[in-house]
Amino acid sequence: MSTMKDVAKAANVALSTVSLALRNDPKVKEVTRRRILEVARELQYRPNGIARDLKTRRTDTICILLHDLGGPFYSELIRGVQDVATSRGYNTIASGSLGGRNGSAVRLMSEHRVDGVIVLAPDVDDDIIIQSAAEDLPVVVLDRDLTADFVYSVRVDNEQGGYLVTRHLLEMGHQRIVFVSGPADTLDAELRYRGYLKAMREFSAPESKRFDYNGQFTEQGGYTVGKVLGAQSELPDAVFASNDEMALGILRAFEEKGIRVPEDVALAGFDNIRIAQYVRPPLTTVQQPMYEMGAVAAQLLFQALGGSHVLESVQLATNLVVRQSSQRNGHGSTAKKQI
Amino acid sequence: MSTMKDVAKAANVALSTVSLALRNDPKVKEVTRRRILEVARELQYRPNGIARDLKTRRTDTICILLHDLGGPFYSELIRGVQDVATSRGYNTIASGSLGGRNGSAVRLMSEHRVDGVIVLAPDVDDDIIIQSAAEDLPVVVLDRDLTADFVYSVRVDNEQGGYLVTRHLLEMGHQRIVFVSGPADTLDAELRYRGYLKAMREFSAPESKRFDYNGQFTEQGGYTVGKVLGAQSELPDAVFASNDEMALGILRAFEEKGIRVPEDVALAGFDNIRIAQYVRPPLTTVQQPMYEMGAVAAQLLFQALGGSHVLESVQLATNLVVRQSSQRNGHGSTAKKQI
DNA sequence: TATCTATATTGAGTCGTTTCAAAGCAAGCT
DNA sequence: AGCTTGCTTTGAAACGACTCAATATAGATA
Repeated sequence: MSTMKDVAKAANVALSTVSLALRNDPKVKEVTRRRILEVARELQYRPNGIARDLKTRRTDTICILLHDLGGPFYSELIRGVQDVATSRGYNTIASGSLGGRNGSAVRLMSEHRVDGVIVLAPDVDDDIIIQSAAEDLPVVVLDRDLTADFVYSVRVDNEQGGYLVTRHLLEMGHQRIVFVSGPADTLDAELRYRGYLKAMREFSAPESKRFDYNGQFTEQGGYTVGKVLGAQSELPDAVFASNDEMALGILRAFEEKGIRVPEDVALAGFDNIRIAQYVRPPLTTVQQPMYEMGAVAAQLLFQALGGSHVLESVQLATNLVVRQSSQRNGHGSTAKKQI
Repeated sequence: MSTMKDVAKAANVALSTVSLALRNDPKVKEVTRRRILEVARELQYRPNGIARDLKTRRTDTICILLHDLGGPFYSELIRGVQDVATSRGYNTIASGSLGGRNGSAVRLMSEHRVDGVIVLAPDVDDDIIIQSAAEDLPVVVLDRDLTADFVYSVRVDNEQGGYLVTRHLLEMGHQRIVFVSGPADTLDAELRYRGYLKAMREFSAPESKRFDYNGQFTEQGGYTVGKVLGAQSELPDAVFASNDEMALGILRAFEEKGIRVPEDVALAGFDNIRIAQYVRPPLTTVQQPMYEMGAVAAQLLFQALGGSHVLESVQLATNLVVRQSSQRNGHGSTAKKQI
């Protein structure tokens, strides 16, 4: 692997001249530059980015830290981040958060391998984030309740979302609505529950019931819940699952049991994952502004990098997406918004 | 930001001692090490990974280059890569391929910021790959027909997959089967088509028809195709879409037109994306061994990194996944394999 | 001719680590 | 006292680029 030194030697110029020439500095005479470039090509010279990063003390790269690199849910979010980063001449890389204290997360965040980080990985400890964040490494956390120096947060108004869904179900004439929560301590689910309660109270709904399922926030978890609900003597009017994955599982369990949605029970989820529109019946849910979330996160990050004053936290609104699963009578949709 | 130098000064030892101590080298006396660690903690010392990488000439990181960081399809693949990489003590980062010659791709590949690359991004030019690959930067390409030094390839047997689906459709009694291809020059689709032809000939099927849709390989593209097919005077017995996304679109178009699947036309796709099992009717398709693909790719990469002899290319088999959309009579599934 | 300018080029230092030969040092032995 | 031996610690040289003050060159001006 040839270095600038090799090029310099071969071109009979000083190392520093090569450096200047390669970056098209006008101080270098045209003819010299051409010769240097020529030699560089011959020697198959490739700049060593690491050396550059070390010297310049910046990487022009931001990192988005995900729990699971493959999660389909993040697609739009990443696009939002990427678009903003690209427009600023930065690169975006993504990394999984697995590995705890000596995983990639720490490696990238605390070892200066990136200029900024956007964290969307519930499994990364607050500690690690607080410790890593610094003046030269701003961190934006998504969907997390955390305030610390150099940490900024972007959140979705989960409470509002929960409220929207519940109100919609109530307006559809459903009275007894069960809220299915996810794993015990998820803040998101808790907020969605609060929104649910608010709507229930507002409409003086007869009873509000919460179904705590302390397993996974997944389709499988939802399936278990659906089984239990379906086995009870009396079905509620509607079920509001705290995320779409669970709603999917519930739907499957109901289907197996011959319970019709929405004729026998209405069903709604949260997140508006892509499958929600393909499943039968299509699922009423709440759309999170994923792209916007990513874009806003990236913007905060760059403001912080630029040293300007940055909002500590931003909260984004959600959108109700009405589909068939929540209809009263089961036919047609009187969708407010179809996505 | 404090450095080793600062720590050394504060702890009254040489720089090199700090270096050794921090890496738990047994050469350093226990008491000294403890003191150094203590000081390091007080000064909030964080190692600078970039400096380390420069000196050690390795990053212990591999990169997986995707066209679109958010593509849901890659989930399992990435997991496969990650599992292998982690077990070898390597980190995995992902990057989007946008930006062409001065995008992240080049940055990471050619500037030594990673030790190896796995490329699953059709939009990255062969040139760039060939130029970047080197003894110290092996590259594994997925689903791409490319041979060059230090480039290894992992492919899925698309022809076999196409053959499996078509044979299945034929066995189900369907005779006139239309193959819907994607964008003109996609090698994958071409191979799937070859498999289709092979099966058609083998069964002496009356006619083989190819529907070339030169738009996108997407749901929207499929929808257009479905519209056209549905408008024709006579429907074929079955439609084999070269990927699931298109199949989804076709299904939607058929549904709008009142064409029943599979009663009026059978339908099959390719890829087994997650939605395929949720859509109605559930879609018969071909499962690509994504996890395995990722794992194999990573293994090749590490063999190359280890300097051992490496297979130039590996081809993996596919699995037929039979669901309702291809059934003859429309009820129940006599699934060979249900996933 | 001597002096000044503007333009090109250079050399040495720096970024924060790792590495390794060499030096210190205390204890054990002749 | 002198000499090994084994354990600790050290200093200096990398790694490959960027930076900047200083020098060299040539042309212009006095």
